[in-house]
Amino acid sequence: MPVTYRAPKGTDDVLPPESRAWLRAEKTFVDLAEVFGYDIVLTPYFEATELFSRGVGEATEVVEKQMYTFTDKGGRSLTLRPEATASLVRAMVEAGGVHGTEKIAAWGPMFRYEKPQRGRRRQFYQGDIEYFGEPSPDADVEVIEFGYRYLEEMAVPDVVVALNSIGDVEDRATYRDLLTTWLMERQDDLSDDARNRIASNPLRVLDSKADADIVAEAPAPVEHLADAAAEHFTQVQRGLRRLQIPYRIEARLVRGLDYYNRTVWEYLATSYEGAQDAAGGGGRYDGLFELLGGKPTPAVGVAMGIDRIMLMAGKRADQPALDAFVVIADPNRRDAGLDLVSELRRRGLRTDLDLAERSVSAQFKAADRAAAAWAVVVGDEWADGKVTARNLATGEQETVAVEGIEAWLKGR
RNA sequence: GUGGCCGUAGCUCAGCCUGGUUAGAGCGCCUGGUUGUGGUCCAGGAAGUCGCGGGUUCGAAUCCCGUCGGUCACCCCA
Repeated sequence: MPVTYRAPKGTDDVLPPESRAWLRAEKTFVDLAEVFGYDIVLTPYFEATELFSRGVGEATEVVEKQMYTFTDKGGRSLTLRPEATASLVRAMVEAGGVHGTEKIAAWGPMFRYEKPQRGRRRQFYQGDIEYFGEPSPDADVEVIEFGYRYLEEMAVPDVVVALNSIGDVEDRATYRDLLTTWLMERQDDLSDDARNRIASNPLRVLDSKADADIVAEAPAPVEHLADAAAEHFTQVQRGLRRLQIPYRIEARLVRGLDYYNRTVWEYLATSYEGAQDAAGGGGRYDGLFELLGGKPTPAVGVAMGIDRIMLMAGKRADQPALDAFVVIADPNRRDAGLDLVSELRRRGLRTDLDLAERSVSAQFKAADRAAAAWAVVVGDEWADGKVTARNLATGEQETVAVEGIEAWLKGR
């Protein structure tokens, strides 16, 4: 059959058995968030376009060319969310703002119009946690630790935290002038992209790979922190050392979203062979609430890239998918078999059967393929109120009473 | 958005350079050997507009162009 319809470019269907691993990834994330004291929040998958253009920043790559923007029938400009933080902050502001502290988690798809490749999809999944209302560097440490623990639980090997501080907004103005001057003096040697960015967003020139040689000599934000930001950064590092979370200072790390200040970081999977080695990233964004119309609220958060983590994670053996597979040996006892399946399911046993009225041999084969623990044969012995239960792993089998079969199976 | 490579059965691929009778393999799937017993083995079988469209040619999976999709790198990011 020729394929008429395909999943849109850069999107994936997640089919069994991989879907089981994805479900596990989500459960692991939500459970860990609860362990850390974060509550799940659900927000829309689309928002007013302006939320992102203002929140994320007009001059960012995301806003300039990666947004899925459309006009609805009411004439509103809406955008499929390219990231979660702006929505989460908006939701909190809309709900009346943060009183004291608020710790929330979110999970779901994000959308960015990019050229797809391995580990970079147009619809991709993130798990986020956000710590609102807490200026302490220990909040940064907690959020960094959360992401690190999640990667541990997901069995992503060789993770290191790439860490930097880009200072506060006020300090950054001074640094920005310094950097702009420095870049202007060398603009003839810079790539076109970098040169164009000097005026709009000079910090982003820092992580340009094309200009890596030149930029390596540039003044780094971390060398020009004001006292408060410098002390904050010192405390973050102290906390990470205390928790023995491996990190390294990455002086050129600036991140692509404009709302960050002070601490920024990414989780790099150093043994992963692929261009997309960042499994997650985060930062502090003390100015975003105000920018989006709320009262000033310190905040720090992280986004974990689930698609990449699934690529990086060690594969785990799948558990048996079924407890019982009912084999109907005598077509005249089909109703009895169907009733037994229903009864076992109501008792909570994962149970299935082959409805195609095939040979017993074929049904056993199906039971085996379904990775069932037991095959339960409904045949002549049904007349005596019995079924034959065969352990598909050991090959041992026994004819037992139908009455109480659920308990019998569970007891094995 | 830029460049390289790729696109043949459900899956992994061979065939393509050097166009030519019914397009192959392994795995998987179905049936039988086993009219009530799977996982091993044996036999048989089903399944392919050779991504799509156009061109060259007597003839195209094979050559050319376009297009869609994948992939790798860049850009950038999760």
